[in-house]
Amino acid sequence: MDNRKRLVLKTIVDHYIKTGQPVSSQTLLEDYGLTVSSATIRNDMKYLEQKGLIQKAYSSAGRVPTELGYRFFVDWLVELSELNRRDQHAIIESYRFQRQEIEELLRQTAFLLANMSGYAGFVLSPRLEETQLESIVFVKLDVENVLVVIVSELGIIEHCMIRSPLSPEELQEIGTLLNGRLRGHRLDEVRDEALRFAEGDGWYDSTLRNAFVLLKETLERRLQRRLHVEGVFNLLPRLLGEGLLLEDALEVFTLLGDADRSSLYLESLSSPQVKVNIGSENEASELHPCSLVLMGYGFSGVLGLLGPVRMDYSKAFSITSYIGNRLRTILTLSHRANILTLTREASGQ
Amino acid sequence: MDNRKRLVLKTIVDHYIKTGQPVSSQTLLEDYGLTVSSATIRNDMKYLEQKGLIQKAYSSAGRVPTELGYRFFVDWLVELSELNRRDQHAIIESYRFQRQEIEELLRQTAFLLANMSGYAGFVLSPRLEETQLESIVFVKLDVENVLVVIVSELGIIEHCMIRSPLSPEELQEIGTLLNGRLRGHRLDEVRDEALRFAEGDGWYDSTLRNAFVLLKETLERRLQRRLHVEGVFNLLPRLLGEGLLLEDALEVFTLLGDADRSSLYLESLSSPQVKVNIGSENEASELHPCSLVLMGYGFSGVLGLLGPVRMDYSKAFSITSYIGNRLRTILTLSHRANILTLTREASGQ
DNA sequence: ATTAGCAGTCGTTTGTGGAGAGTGCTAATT
DNA sequence: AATTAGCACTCTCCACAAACGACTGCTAAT
Repeated sequence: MDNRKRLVLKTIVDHYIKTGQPVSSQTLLEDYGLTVSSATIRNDMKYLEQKGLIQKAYSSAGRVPTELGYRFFVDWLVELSELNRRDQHAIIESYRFQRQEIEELLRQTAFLLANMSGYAGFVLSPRLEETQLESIVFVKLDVENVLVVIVSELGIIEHCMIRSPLSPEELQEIGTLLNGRLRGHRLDEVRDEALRFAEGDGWYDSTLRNAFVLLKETLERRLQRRLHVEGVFNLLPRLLGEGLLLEDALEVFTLLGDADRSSLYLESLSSPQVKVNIGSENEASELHPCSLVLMGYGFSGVLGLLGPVRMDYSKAFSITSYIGNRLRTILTLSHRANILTLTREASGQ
Repeated sequence: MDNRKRLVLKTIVDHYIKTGQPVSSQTLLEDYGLTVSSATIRNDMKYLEQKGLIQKAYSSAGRVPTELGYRFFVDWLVELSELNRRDQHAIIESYRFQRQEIEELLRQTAFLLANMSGYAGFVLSPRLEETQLESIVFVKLDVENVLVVIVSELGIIEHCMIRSPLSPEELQEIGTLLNGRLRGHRLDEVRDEALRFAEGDGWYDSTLRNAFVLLKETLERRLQRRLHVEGVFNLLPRLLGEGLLLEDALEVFTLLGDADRSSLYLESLSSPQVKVNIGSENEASELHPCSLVLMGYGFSGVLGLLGPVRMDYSKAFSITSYIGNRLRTILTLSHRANILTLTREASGQ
């Protein structure tokens, strides 16, 4: 394919992404100053159509990119650029007052993705089962209630309440024992270990056994991956604007609401680089009217954007990439911080 | 207004709620077996129209209730009934595995409301500032992060991460001091007290003052009311089905997303009984295409349903009422309901 | 290889004419 | 005085047709 044909394709995609209107040879000439006649462009268009890169809705309509056309565009023609400074700054700013809680951090990241892009943003939480236990803390609240706090490598916490008559000293002892035994283990191992403790006989009184059951349950619940989605009301009008039926658009959101299914799917696409799935390249048939721009941010976590197939891929790439790297940095830093902490607080409860 | 006219109005509203089609005198006769002629019904309809209770879209169209008509219907004509046993059972079942965190409980309640009704369900969290402090716990997690756990009268655990260089020993000391001093006070008093201490000079050393600042910050953050909304994708197609523009429908969701504004509005409607706001009875203009069915469930919390004006008010009442009372019971039954539940769960399995 | 010119295609818009649903009115009936 | 039958009237909805216009593909010339 010669350069002019590539340029014609690129211009068609650019223009269609911008306006949503089928592109005619005339428009191409007028708006983009090509130095050939409209007839020549029409010939090129015919060639591109034969190659399956563009198509027309009917015989005398302007051209529209096919999914293959978008794919070619994304792979060879799109101009990648860094996110502009203002947006970069806004993102950094919005992370400034970030609290340490990871789910809150992820939720906010999804929010950022959505707001910066105008599409839907999502963040699939990291696989916590792959992270290591930092410590388990028992805190006596009053005569009968004990608070259990679980801290992972990522600084993530989970807590639950149990009733136990054990004294603070006994609790401390148990805490030391558990921490000595489980610290540094993967959280899924910790969960299994908790189950084993709960089922082992003779070692502990029934109250404590209950505590282990509870610990196991809490971990089990917490290890489920969570999918944070924001900006669905950005995406909806765009999908409807593409001529999608409301019914089918809602299917998209139903899928997003099914965290189990979506997680599994997104997980399979994880990669450190920004990737894109265009339309029916998505396995999930509900997503055929959509494109997915995503990247892994570490710890098997995935984030990205969900937009219509007619999506500003260039912008989507730069936003996803910038925010993804930002989040990766934040998580990695807290990771390091916690490892440092570990050595200094060996005696802590 | 004589009985037949009331019956005509009730039947029109019933039928319109069910079908969404304008109701003709013919239909009324055929489907509901009135014992008078269609001409008589037409006369009654004309009377009702003059009273502003029904209207027609154009001169030869069937009748449709006006908002005033719905209001009359709701106040005088609607048949109230208990929620059917199956739904009652489903609701009780779904609360069985309720978790310890109140926000989770509220979220699930909103979910229930939405799913049972087919509309959008919402739960505005209680005014925690009106509940009493049970205890405050500080747990040092690593060099800079401190977990603050606040246990209120409701047995609710609120947790929050803050940053502080204080040592575990200092934290423990401060915790003991604070608990002795503030336990039993309302949470807003606790917050104010904390602020006063933090700003007072000379009395305390900087460590203690820091603690008060931390406490105030945590409380301030946690006392913000939260609005849980579920089932927006139930509501959306219904609103569009009523002929609402997508744009205006999205306005509704934008309002719901603005927790501050919605909370304030919903709060003002709080009452122990089920109430309804029909269409433009809602102050918020975004909600003019919607009806709001709501009730207070205690502690100044509010929950309810948001549906189109053409809403099954009878069903909405029974669902809201049942779930609202259920939640009230759960929250007030014992002030440590959640702990008890978890313990039972843990030992039961 | 490119271009001008033109015929042909097809969606969009606009207009028209029933068919049908439902009302309001009038005069007759109970 | 309330109710009813009958009928004229109103307005929407649908189908069909005609005019319009945007854009292409093809052909012949450059």
